[in-house]
Amino acid sequence: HGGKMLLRIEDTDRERSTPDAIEAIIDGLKWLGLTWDGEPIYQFARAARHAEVAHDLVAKGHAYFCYATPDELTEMREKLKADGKPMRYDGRWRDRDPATAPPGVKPVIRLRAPVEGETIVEDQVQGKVTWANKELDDLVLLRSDGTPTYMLAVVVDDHDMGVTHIIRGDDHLTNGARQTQIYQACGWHVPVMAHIPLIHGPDGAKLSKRHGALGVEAYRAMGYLPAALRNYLVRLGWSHGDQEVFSTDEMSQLFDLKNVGRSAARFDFAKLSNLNGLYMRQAEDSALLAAVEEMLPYVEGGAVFGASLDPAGRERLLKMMPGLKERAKTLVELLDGAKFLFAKRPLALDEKASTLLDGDGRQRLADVVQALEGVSTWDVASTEAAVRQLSETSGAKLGQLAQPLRAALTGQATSPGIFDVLAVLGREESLGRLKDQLGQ
RNA sequence: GCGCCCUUCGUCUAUCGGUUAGGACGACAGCCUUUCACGUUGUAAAGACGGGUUCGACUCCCGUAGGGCGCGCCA
Repeated sequence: HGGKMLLRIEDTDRERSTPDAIEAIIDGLKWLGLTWDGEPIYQFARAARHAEVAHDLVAKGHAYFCYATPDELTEMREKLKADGKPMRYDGRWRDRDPATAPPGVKPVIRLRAPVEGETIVEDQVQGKVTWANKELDDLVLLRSDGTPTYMLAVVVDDHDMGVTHIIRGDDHLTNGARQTQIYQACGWHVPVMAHIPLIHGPDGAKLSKRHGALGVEAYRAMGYLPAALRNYLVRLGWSHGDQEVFSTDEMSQLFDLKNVGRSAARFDFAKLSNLNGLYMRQAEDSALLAAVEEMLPYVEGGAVFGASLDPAGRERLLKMMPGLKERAKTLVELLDGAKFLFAKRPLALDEKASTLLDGDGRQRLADVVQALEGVSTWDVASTEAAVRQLSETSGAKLGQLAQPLRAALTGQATSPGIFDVLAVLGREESLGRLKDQLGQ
């Protein structure tokens, strides 16, 4: 809608809202590249204003003091549940004279919600959704300690901040109705609402920590690029014809509520990885290097590289990047594929690499070393020419020469193009690694 | 239990009553090839079920089943 995005930290629950939790949210948004306008607003700082509105509603008869204790309410709910009745506050203080209040109990303030008629949310995604008012009970606006509940604080702040569009998960749809009642009690204009579908875990159940899908920082640690994650996420519940790939500018331009669906989506790591691979292949080598270095501290186990790369390692990684990036779907995979660049001589071979250097392979490697030693200019073209010539003169297929070479050079059976590897490693290191395996 | 919402290939989705139901990921097969990838070509794969309305329904209506969300002095 070309509007502003404001960031508000809803910290009215003083126990749960810790500095760490807030920092995680802000870091996560920044990393993801979802930036907001102006400074974050901390909701609890506005508690006095919220209390003022609550008391004003009491004065106008739209709210009332309720002296029921938490224990009393728990008992009430258990009884309602046991009787198979709807679990709603029964309004026991709605029309009772506060003069009859038990001594020593601090009251909460509850909304005097309408009991007849209906409350309607004209939702931009869900359509017109209607509740019979008798289904909605009198929610708490102000706690007994005088602090506001989320329900009150959100309405007051949205109103005071001039919020025009409320776009949130559809787990808030019922809250949309309850908040509409608060707006009406206050005599305020109700903002446009849009309740978008939720994202479920791969198994179809609600996305939760138990299903391995955590906060944004987890995706960072798994080696996903912010641009890829944004692209993946925007296509969950929203579409633009058959288009799958969107730049950030493009999605800002094209996104619309009209094309948001109403059913929940399952999170599919395979598709995220595919998109991430796409973005990695398109990325500048230097940008990828920067992304890898930025991710290093967040990777599990701190990786084998420590928290940072030394200048020489950084240079090798950068040179190898073209061959590395098209073989990885995440930065973690990329790093894994780059391990051989940082390995110390003599290299340890994995099982497949060992097999490649058995018998014939070992002999061919010796031939290859001899051919390479004759190369004067150590680059991709010259080393490749030397090995290809050897292939022709010896009758060995290129693969029969390249695979032992790869095994000795990288310790693995798979790697980027082997002549690229030779070039990046350089003459001295390459020949050293090869001779290590020949026992020379 | 009560209320609200949802239901097209395994997954994300297109379809504004008339299509051989399209695309993407994944899977499988071929090609390319020094490995693995990348790239490329192709194949399999869907309207939950039952009733209506209509000349005609994936599309509109009702019901059933399944799933989700909500029902806190949490947000």
